[in-house]
This record gives sequence, structure tokens and C-alpha cells, in this order.
Amino acid sequence: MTERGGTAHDAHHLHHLLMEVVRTAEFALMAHVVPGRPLSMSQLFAIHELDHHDGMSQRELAERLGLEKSSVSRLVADLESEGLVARERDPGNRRLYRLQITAAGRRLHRKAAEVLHERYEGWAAAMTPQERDGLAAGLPALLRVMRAGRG
Amino acid sequence: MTERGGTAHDAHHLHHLLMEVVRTAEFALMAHVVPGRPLSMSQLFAIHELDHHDGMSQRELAERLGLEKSSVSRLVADLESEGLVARERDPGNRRLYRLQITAAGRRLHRKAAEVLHERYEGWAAAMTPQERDGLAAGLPALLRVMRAGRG
DNA sequence: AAGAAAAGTTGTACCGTACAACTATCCGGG
DNA sequence: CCCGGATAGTTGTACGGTACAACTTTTCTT
Repeated sequence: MTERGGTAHDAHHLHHLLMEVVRTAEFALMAHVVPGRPLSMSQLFAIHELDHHDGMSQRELAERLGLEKSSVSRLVADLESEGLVARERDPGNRRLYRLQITAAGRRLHRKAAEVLHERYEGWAAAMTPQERDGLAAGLPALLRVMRAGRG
Repeated sequence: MTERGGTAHDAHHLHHLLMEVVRTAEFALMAHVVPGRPLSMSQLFAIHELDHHDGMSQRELAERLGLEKSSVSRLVADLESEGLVARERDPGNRRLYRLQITAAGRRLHRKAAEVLHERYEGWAAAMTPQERDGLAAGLPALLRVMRAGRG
């Protein structure tokens, strides 16, 4: 790694940091989100989307989640079997489902959001204001540039 | 942004950001690291560790990677079968291996580091200095607090 | 020397995912 | 009106990455 200019060292440093974040964050974020109910990140995302956009089709959900339709088919089937979402065929187009979160699904989502909120607040409290501000500025930027790289 | 204990909004905001980062970063980081040779993140980590600490045992590697010894056993067996690492029993304690990266392993690591370095520099170039500095301060802090959360 | 501990291996299972082939429904041009 | 193609979803299957438990081999302790 030839050090030329200020960013070369940064690059090396941040490359390690990023890999560590990827390896650490999923667990730190997702572990024990809801006490008796293990939730995968995709499940949580799905519930979140469904709580915000009622009546989505599975195709649309798949797009939002970045998953294949078959994966979503099974994902939703799971959630349905636990009573977290309801699927009804669209009467005007019986090919597609109108997905609706149930009351139980909403409760779960609310609970998860609560837990995650508290978790984040614990983390935030353990950071300095500069660190928090740094993240608040840096993470969106990071997402922006990572996404720009590969459409 | 975070001053005055107004962390509630931040918490919500950053919770989403984090989840997005987790979902985005692995792909953005790991895709096409070495042209003809798909590498998992754990494999890359392993090669990195082995290039820095010669003669590690599998147990030690497992610790560093945060993986179970059986997973590492198979991981290393793979790398060995591709000629990227060599294992020899320690003559002074034949229970354990002394893992050594091979010349080919070193070349691969160097290549991967190069690609990732360029990739990061592309990202860095698309960020403002504040954003870069923010990440440089925020990511280590994030790791610190996420790790503190669990033993 | 006996038994516990340590390093690694193997069998098995699970989760999340993708891809391909399939069914069911709908739509538009002959 | 019907048929071919598009669209939504399902099912079969496979794979990568991981963990856990049971096992072997070697070493350490008493």
C-alpha cells in the first residue's frame, strides 16, 4: 500500500472498518429483537414495509426487499402462517395478492421498533456527539456512494 | 444534529441507515473482489489474517474470525485445496496446525486488497471531506459500542 | 497410568437465498 | 371469440455459510 496523500491511509483504515461493521452489525442489530420470536432481517424489513404500505403485492414487496419472488413467496407464507400478515387475492386481478399486515403483525413491528430504538439509544449514549454527528453525516453518504457504484 | 439530547429522531433515522448499510455493504464490498475467483468474506478475512500472522493454529484463526472451529476446519481445508494456505502439524504439539499462507495466497490477498482499495477510493472520492471524516470518527465508535453491547 | 483437556474432523441440520419450471390469471390482436 | 404472450405467484431443488454434537488424536495433570 503505497502511501500517497491523505486518502491512501484512510482507504486502508476504512476498508477494515467496513468489513468489521458488516460482520458485527447484523448480529448486534438483529439479536433478540423480539424476545420469544426470532426474526430475520428480511422478515423485519417485510413487516416494516407492510406496515407502511398496505395492499402491496408480493412482486412489489420483492422489489422493495431486493429479493427474488420465490423467496418472498415463502417469506410471506411464513408470516401468514404466524398470523402476522394476511393475503387476499385482488378481486380485480386475481393473479396478485393484496398483502395486509394484521393487528398482531403491527404489534410485533411496534415492539421490534421499540427494542431497536432503545438499542440504538444505548449505543448513541455511549458515543460522543462528534461520533454521532459523524455517523449521521457519513452513513448516508456511504450508502449513496455504495449504491452509485453498482446500480 | 445530535446536540441537546434530541436523540429520538436520530435513533429512528440511524436505525434505518444501519439496516440499509448491513444489507448493502456486503454486496458492495465483496462483489467481484478477484475477477475469476469468488471469495466469501470469511475466506478473505482468513487470508488477511494468515498473511499477517504466520503460523496460527486453526483455533486461533477461529477466534479471530468469530467462527466455530468446525467451520474453520472446512474453510481452511478449502483454502488448502486451492493452494492458498498450507497446513503442517506443529512438531512440538501435534494436535495443532501451523497455518501458513502460500505465495499464491499472498498474491490473491494482494490482488484483493488492491481491488478493495480502489473501490474504497472511488467511494471516498464521491464523498465530501466532512462525510469522510464523519465516517472515520463514527465507524470505529459504532463498532466499539456495538461490541460493548454483548460480552 | 488414568482421566481430563485441547485441537481438529466429520455428520448432520438449519437458514436464507436463487434459479428454473410450473400453474393460474389476465390482456390484446387476429 | 380465442389464442398466445405477459404477469403473479408456487414449488422443487440446490447451494453457501454456519452451528452443534460426537468423535479421534495428542498432550497435560495428578
